[in-house]
Amino acid sequence: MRTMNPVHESTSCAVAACAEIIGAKWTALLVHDLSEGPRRFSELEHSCAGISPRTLSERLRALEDEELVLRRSYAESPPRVEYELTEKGAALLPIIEEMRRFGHSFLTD
Amino acid sequence: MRTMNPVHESTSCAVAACAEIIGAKWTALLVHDLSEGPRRFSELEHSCAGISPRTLSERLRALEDEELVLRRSYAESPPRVEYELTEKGAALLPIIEEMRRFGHSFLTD
DNA sequence: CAGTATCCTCAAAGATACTG
DNA sequence: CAGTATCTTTGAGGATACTG
Repeated sequence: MRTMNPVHESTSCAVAACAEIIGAKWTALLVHDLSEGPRRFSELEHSCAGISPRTLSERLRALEDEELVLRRSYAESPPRVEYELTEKGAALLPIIEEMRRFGHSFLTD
Repeated sequence: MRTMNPVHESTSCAVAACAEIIGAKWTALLVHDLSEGPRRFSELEHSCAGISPRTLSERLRALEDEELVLRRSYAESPPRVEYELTEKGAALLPIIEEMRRFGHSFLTD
């Protein structure tokens, strides 16, 4: 019988925790977009074709709360806000890259 | 202005396609479990503590339909069924591994 | 531009009971 | 054991209109 050891337990936790973050709709795409540099709200709105402002806002705030994304606001007129990945957030990129790799071969096979 | 070129377009598609698969609840965990070898329905039910049989069944069938998991049924009594990753499914493992890595440091920081 | 405020829908997933 | 059948719920996310 396979016993449930602590190592396996924490491994599952780690995978589950990450899944909760990356699993939310649009998040992987968003992180991928931000990997190319700082982006404005409207730019993200366009690259994630179909996302509603409500959802985009919510997703960005969640990433901000988790300190994966930094919101930079400039006091200009018209207002300019830019979002960028933090170092912590950039740690997600190897996952995105593997997802891209998998997705590509999944779609082309 | 950043133009939307075909390369970026297909890249987004690839990430999105993968996100759709791996983003479903329990799926990442399931694939992770199956990476350790063939597993029976009841084993998966236990390692994914909290999953309902309805959901587990649905998730396995989806993975089967995508040819990421193979269902092997043995004509015994009591009936025995085992699920295992296909080669195509094993291609998801680098993602899971990166997720585990990220999740671990995310949780311990 | 960068969001918020509201309202609404629908599908994902849980709970539970049952069966070949 | 390995599921299916039902029923129900919740909340994620869409649509739209509005604002500092």
